[in-house]
Amino acid sequence: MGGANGIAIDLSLKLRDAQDEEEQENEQNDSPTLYQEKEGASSVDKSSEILNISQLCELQKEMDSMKEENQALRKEVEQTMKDYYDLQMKFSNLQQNKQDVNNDNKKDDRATRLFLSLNGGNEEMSEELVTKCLQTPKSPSSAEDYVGGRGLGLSLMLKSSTIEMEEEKKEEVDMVAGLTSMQGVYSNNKPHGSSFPGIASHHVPSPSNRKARVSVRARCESATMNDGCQWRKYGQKIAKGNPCPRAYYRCTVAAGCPVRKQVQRCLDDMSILITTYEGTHNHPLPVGATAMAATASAAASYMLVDSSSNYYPHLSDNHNTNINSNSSIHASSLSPYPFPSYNNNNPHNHMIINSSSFPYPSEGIGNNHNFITNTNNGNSSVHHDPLQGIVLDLTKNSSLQSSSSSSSPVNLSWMHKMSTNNRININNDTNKLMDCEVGSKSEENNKSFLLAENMSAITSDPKFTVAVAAAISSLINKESTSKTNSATPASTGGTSTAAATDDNNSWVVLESFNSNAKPPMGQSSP
DNA sequence: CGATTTTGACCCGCGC
DNA sequence: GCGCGGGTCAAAATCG
Repeated sequence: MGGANGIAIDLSLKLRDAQDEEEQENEQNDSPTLYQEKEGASSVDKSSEILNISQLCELQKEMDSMKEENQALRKEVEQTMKDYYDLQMKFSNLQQNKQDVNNDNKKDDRATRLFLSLNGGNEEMSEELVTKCLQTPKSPSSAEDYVGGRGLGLSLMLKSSTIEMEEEKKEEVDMVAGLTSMQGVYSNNKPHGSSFPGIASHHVPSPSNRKARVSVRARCESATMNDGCQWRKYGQKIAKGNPCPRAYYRCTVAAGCPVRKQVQRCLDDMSILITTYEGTHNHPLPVGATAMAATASAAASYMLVDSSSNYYPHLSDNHNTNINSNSSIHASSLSPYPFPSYNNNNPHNHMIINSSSFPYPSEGIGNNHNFITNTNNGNSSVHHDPLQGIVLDLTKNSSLQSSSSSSSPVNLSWMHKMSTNNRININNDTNKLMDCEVGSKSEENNKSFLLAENMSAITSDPKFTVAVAAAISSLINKESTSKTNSATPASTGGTSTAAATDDNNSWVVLESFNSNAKPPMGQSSP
């Protein structure tokens, strides 16, 4: 994964610069002039000597500050690398466990679970949440208590474990990813709801042949979102409960590609486009679809991996934790080539992205279910829908975008971590610069607002959503990619992403805006 | 003229 | 068994 590497490269350059300066300092110390001064050359007058000494002190201070910065950067790099390798190890363990389970008994009631957690709080809490979820799959109250009062953070966690599956007889791999806000009111009314809010323990009561889905919710003016793949529309229907027609597309990148997607406007908010992907690509993804996965996954991984530190515990108090965005991802679980989904032994893999605070029982596109857009709470962005698989929803608007007075600070440890060096720039295609600056300790309110605002800006950026999904899919398919010596083209551009996960029926497709696309469906269709 | 979209018909699963 | 609704097919229409 290039995220840590890339950052390491940047930092190494900086370190090198610092070292160079240090060497220059030493050279200056060894310079003839100074040497002469040390020798007490009588030819140098006192004024120049004082000047040199003052300069020396100045340089010495500068050097010290550089050293300190150097150390901070080194720590940052080390921590990043450590997190990266930890994640790698976790993922490796997961894969190993999965293989073991497959080899040992394919029919037992066990399931290896991969948790991709975009959840709040620190890593320790996240792991505990997962553990608690796995151990006590039916203790929602404890779970709610457990997450109560925590601030929002983002973390990406891979965790594997083998658990007894009480309700399902099929072996499956659940990928649980959640953008969880820790203070929202969880009211998952699903009969097989998660044991606790942050982690979805409910299993998709889907038929064995149902393919995993990933849905992306996005504010999009165009009829469809450009995800880099080619699609042909093969049908349109008026689904019950939503006057907006539902369009059916199939992938035409390669003949016989079974991947389908459904596109429908959200009933509650016509500006929201709900795209649901289903199936597995049988072909290499176009450059445009893989570019972002290749480039952004690293950054997203880095951004998401480490949330172990809670830098702003005070921010979580008495505040809702919102992720604010104009955009939304509606991911679907699916696993396209070049990631060898067909190699997986678990035909019923599906992904579960759950939100601890998604306040309403969400419903999928299909099967007479409609998504409910939570524009009031705005706490969660990702949840799992039993019928849709992953639902990444960043459409929530918050007061931040209309007014700063009632902004809800967020506890984004990862952002703060990124901001350790005061500034992180996230650059996108439009050269939009988002600076994550952290103010002084005495400006906590401003800091909170800045963080929330920055979070809003980041999550509003389609690149962010793409990057998140790309990171997830990239992590998921790392092993698969290496095994197949993936020919995923390394690309520099790309406005959208399609990335893959594993297994027969799992994949992740990422989408971003396409302002040049056709008019929105249901509004002014051609 | 080939590719794509439109749209009514058809198929199939599910619930009653 | 029947009706409903989601999903797909395929011929016609449209587009570039």
